[in-house]
Amino acid sequence: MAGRKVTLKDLAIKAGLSVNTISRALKDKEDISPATRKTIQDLAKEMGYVGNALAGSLRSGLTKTIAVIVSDVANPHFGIMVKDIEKTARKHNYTIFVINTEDDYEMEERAIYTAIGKNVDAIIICPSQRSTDNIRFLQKNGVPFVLIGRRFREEPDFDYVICDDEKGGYLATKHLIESGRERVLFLNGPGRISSAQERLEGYKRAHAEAGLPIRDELIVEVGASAGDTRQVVKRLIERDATFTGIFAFNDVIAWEAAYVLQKHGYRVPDDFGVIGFDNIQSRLFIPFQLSSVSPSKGKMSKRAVDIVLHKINHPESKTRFREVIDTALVLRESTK
Amino acid sequence: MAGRKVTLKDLAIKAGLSVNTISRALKDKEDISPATRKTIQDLAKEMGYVGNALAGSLRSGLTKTIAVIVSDVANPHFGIMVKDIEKTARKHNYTIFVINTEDDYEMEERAIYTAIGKNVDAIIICPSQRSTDNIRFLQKNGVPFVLIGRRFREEPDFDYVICDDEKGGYLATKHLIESGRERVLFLNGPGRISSAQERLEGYKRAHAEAGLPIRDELIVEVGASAGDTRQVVKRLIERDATFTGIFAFNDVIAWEAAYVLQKHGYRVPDDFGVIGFDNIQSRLFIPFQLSSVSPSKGKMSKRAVDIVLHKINHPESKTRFREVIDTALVLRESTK
DNA sequence: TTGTAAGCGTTATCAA
DNA sequence: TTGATAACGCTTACAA
Repeated sequence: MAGRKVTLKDLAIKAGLSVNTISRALKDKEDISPATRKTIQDLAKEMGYVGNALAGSLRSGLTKTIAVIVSDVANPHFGIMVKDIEKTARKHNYTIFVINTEDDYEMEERAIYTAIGKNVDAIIICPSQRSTDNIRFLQKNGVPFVLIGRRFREEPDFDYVICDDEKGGYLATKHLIESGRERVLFLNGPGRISSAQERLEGYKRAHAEAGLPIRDELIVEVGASAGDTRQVVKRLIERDATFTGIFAFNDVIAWEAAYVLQKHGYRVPDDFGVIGFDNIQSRLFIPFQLSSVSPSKGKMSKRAVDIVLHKINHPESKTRFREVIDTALVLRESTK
Repeated sequence: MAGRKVTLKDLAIKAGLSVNTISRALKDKEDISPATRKTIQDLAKEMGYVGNALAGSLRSGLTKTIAVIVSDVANPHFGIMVKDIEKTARKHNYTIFVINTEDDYEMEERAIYTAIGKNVDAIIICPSQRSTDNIRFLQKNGVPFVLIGRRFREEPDFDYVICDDEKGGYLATKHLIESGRERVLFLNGPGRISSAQERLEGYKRAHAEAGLPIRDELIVEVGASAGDTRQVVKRLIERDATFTGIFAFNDVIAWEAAYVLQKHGYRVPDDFGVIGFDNIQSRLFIPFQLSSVSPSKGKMSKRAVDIVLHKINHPESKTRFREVIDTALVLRESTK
């Protein structure tokens, strides 16, 4: 029933031909007689032969594999991106490894190590940004890579695809202010992350433009892990919230904030206007109409794959990829 | 800057030793002088050596890799399971490939082919169930595998881990009926899928128990793809809905149904009680309190990994794994 | 303690 | 048109 994997050698013995002949017949090479070819291909199908890509990879040095290293595929934002990446990669006959880091530095290190060890042809990574060492190590190893969603501004050599975080932060904050919510709570992500920094810059620009002061107590960092936001928001609203607008680093945080507000009897948008980031709702129809900044996840994912493919196929190319994809604000009920 | 990958040979030349000595020194084998070992390990670190797992795999026949084949990682249900699987696998030093099939049969075939070609040690698959051929092919190839979330009841040889779908369907329907919603619309998944069949059985049992007739027009299949549900629900409510309860095959469909209801000015739970399946809310705090059947995603994922690991480590074992994990109904606002 | 040789399954090269 | 041989990077068995 369950058998060993069939190899070229097995076919060769069965067919009374050399391993080499079998190989070329299956690869549809020119110099093989049509009859032999047919015999061999039929035999291969009959015996359920599936080539051992590993062995081929060992020779060619290419595995047709891309590693995707993200903090958490369970976050729909990453789930969607991973799906898009996989889809694009598959079109080019690439398979993807998915490794979660939970934004932990050591796990990121191991992820990179594993990916290199498995000889992936390239790596698409959303870096934890606790330091540049991991990425530098990647670079030293000569594995083509591109950062997605985050960048190191002081490292011009690390290629990236991000969205316009500053603009996103600006648009969201501006809208909240203009809709009469002058005090905007910013539930931001960890400060070491470039997208958090840049969204904050946008938040500040919107305040400056409106002639409003920045209130430090309204800028709060929440951990990326689910559950953390609940504590923070609960604490804030329990001691008389002075804010009426909330801008969250991402949709998951925004949902969680709205969840707590609901639990406490507040209504969105009547009591609090809420805007998220990632626009997950573009792909998942959730019955909570959350306004959100759309980062063009699809475009980012596709570009990331295109970039690493370019690097794989043009190892000598010195082209630098620093791409900032436009963002837009999508308004829904949560800020009506 | 960017260099070629460092091999054992490179280290050997640099150190003036044989490849073999380098290999054993790095593996901390006994028969090597402490001094040599230290020199070599330092050198390896300095040169950024990362072993080529591929080459080793070719010899050992093991890749420390598991393929996870699901319909769609962008569905948080699968996103969460993939995350859990990855986490458990990582603990045992396994890396996972993720391949999406979009429940398409040909894509599933290619996914399996790819996985086998890449010599994965095992496969965890949520089968599209359009036929058994793909899985049979898997079996013929001798790759350890386990089905997750779906099963072939007529194929006792295909091991699986599923949740108690019948019970889930029963509990959900029963609750809707008992809370005064005697006409329950069942937005079911494709009928070829075992979980859809079994949830339907539960739906019927609840009706039988309550002495209510089954109305065929209240059992509707919706495609798994996002957007499909919208059309269906829209059509149904536009021509005077006779139902007041909705039980959906999964949370994504339930959300989408609630989304449409909201758009049409209906309220949940006042006008319609809604129950989903998957209990995504246990991991993602969404400000729409959806009642849902909890399938213990975490347990299922963990068991799936344990099972394939068992199969990898005990190739001769004849143990059959047919696991049905208990389900529970989690009540929230959507059925208050 | 270290080195040599063979082999994992495939493909590229060259010879027959 | 086909076959023999070497090579990819590593590990295992055995010899030095």
